[in-house]
Amino acid sequence: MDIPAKYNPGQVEEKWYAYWLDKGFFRSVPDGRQPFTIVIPPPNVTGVLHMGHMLNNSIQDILVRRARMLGKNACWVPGTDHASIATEARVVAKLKSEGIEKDQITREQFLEHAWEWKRKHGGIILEQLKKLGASCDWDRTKFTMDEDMSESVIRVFVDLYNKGRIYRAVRMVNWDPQAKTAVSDEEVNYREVKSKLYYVNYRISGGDGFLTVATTRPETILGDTAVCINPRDERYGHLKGKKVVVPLVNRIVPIIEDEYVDVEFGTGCLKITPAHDINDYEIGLKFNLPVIDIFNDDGTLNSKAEVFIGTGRFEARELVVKQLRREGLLVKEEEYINKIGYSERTECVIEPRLSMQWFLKMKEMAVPALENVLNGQIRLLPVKYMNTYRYWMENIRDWCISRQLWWGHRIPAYYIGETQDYVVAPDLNGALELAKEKTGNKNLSVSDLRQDEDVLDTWFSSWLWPVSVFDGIRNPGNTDMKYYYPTDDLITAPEILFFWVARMIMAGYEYTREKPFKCVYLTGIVRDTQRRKMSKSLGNSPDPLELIKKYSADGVRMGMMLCSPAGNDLLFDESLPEQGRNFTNKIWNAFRLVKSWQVDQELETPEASDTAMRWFQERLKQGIAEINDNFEQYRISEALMTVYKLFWDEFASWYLEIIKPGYQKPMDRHTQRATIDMFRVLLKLLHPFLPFITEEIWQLMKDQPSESSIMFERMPESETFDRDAISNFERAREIIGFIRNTRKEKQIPQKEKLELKIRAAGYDTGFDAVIRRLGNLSAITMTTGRVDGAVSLITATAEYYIPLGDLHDHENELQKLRKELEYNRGFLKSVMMKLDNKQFIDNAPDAVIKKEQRKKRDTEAKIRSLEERIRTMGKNQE
RNA sequence: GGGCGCUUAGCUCAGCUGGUUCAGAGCAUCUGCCUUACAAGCAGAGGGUCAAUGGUUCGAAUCCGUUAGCGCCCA
Repeated sequence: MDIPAKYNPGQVEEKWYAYWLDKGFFRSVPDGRQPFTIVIPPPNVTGVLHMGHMLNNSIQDILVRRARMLGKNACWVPGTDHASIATEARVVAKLKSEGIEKDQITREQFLEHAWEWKRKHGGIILEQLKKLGASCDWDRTKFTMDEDMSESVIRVFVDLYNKGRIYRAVRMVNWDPQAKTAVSDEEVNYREVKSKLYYVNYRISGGDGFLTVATTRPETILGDTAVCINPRDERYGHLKGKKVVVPLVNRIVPIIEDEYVDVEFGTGCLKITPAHDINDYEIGLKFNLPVIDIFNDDGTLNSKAEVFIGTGRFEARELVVKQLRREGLLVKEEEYINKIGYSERTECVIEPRLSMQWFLKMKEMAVPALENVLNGQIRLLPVKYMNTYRYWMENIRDWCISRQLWWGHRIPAYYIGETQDYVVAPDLNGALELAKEKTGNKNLSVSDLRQDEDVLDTWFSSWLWPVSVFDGIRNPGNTDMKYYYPTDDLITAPEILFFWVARMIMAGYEYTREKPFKCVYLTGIVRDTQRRKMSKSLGNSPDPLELIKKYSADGVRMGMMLCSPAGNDLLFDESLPEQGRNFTNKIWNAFRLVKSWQVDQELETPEASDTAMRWFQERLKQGIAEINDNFEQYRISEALMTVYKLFWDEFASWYLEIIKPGYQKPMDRHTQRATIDMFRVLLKLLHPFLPFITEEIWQLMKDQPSESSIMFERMPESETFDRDAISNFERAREIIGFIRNTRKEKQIPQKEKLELKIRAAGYDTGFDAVIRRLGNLSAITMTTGRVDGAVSLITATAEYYIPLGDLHDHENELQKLRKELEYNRGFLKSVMMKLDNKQFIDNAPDAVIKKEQRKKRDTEAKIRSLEERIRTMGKNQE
């Protein structure tokens, strides 16, 4: 078989993914094995794969594949969420491009378009995940608006309503005037913006003089219903109890006093607009002020504003300022930097606004959700997030669950006739029964009922995700629920710890009396090398599919994992997947080497190979133990680094170099077998990270064709290993390093054979064959006398010499030895300082003292050898 | 303004309950090599007052106090 020198992943990856799918290898059904379950954080159905998904899903796939290889029944449930605001915005935009306005069509027509859009574009992101190698059970793919999923959401709403947890209330909400809906606090991004602070004069009613108020939003003057001063502020003492005239609209409003006002800020005098500022609203409640809402849904002024009716907020601001200036009421303008909220979905400036919304009481549900994280029932990784989590949960506020949109789960509340009186039921018929009961009017019909126009917040469906994907809301205790739930790990971004993770925990305990998952692994955020978040508008996000094309899925997966310890931001640049690709190429070439060997059945195993095998077997065990330990602590990138070094540095650079036969020479049967076995173990360790190349090589290595996959092989388990075998090999490495350095320094080509002389008592010859091979030595000989014309390596237990003949530089060698001696004397001094210190001897643990004593002995021995060597070299000179 | 966290090599990070020659890893850099598995490579090398400062201790990157800078959450 002809195997190319460069690994070509394109075809390989496509081939094996198709094979896995075809064989149904990702499918999971309950059986006698231990389950391992992950539910995917459902990506937004409008979305395409971005770097965050790549990271997140790489981690999930690594955990799932590893679990599968640990013999567990691994189930990774994929799916998408319906993303009310984002999807609706997309569909509205699409319709607009076709000349259709949303308000010209009915809700039903709009939803038809939306579903059509979903059918067409909704699966893109899941298809992209397949390119990454995601081993999801695709038969279980869910969408938050699937019929069963929707039914679960509605049931939960009705249930919570019946429990008295859901209520309607007027609240100040974050209004997105573009999407024309309320958004949650978490969906508002605050950014510092240069704006202006306007100083405006309000005439004092029934008298002379003015009161100057500072505001960043002069247009809201039209909704002012008071002016507020601090009662301790002496400047305004004379104004207590008076009234002022609101500019432009000439409304007469009271001057009120409240500690809330910051005396230092602006003029120390605050205008109060209860309808358009959350703090003003609170003050309004306290002082019983009227509320004048001057805006329409879309942020234009309504008739209550009295002037500039119909103009937008920002235009109105300019008009108001102009008018104030004209009337001489504008005292001055100052540059001012303040924080302004923007909608995460539409990037539109958020307008605080009073509106009637549906709320869910959170206090009760927060109790078990907090308790079970604090007591470790649910692990949060990294643990630093526990603080944040606790803070949130202890200060939790009710959740505004209604959204003024069409795409989503419509709130199952039905108003009776033209009243605001309503009933809540899963469907219209149920509602009718309740309505009849409630009103006592047996003649009511479905036409007397109007369903609430709003839909539920998307999170109100995704908070059920780990339960509802197994149909646990509608059929509690069904087979899947019993088997897969609670799920094992949840992998997600810290940004949504509160509005998704915390809520899933609440829903989990509410509806299953159980945690939804055992461990939450919070990934970092993918940023560019300048620490900027990757975003479309910045254009700093690479296209993941292009990356895969360029560096292979394996390479990209590895690149994502390489430097992303949990919770730390990942500064992405293309050198990472490149490193991943280089590694796959290394694996490929190691395979090519092993594959190329011709086996000679008669050949005996060379001593060097035998030694190397015994060493690497132990080294492999050590690596396995480290990797397993890393996984237990969810140190996934460290596990990868461990296997990376194990393969590259230990296996390829050392082991293979020792055992590989000379050019076109055959290999003995035993070494070849053992090497392939060890290679296979390495492939298994690598498979969760690099599923494609490991499968390819695994299959190419098979003796006989069979319909299997490396993904079902058992992951090697930790076992005890021989530490001495490993540390002895380190000594051999040290000697080889000495030989290589000597060659380099003296420019002696590798092909030229050298001789090694050793002076030592009780020298272990176990690695001589290896040293001879890698050092290209003609001989290793023991000596008791002095060696002339040689460079030396002097250790505590032995002296190594390489005779150099003419190449030997006597002075240079002597200088090196003196330097070495000096260093060791200094080192001995520092050790002696400890050992001579009575308090150290009295206080330090025995083990530490013993170590210091050992250091002393070793260093003394080394110093003796060095001194002797220097002395004899000196004589030689004479 | 309040709370939490971070600061270790040029970059990204390990370093658990103080004690192995403890100052590490990967990448990057530099030097020498196209040595028939691999230049997507091989063999080597350099690089850090562990943010600053004071303390506890026989002993501090590690524990405590203060300061500075940065980040996150909340107001």
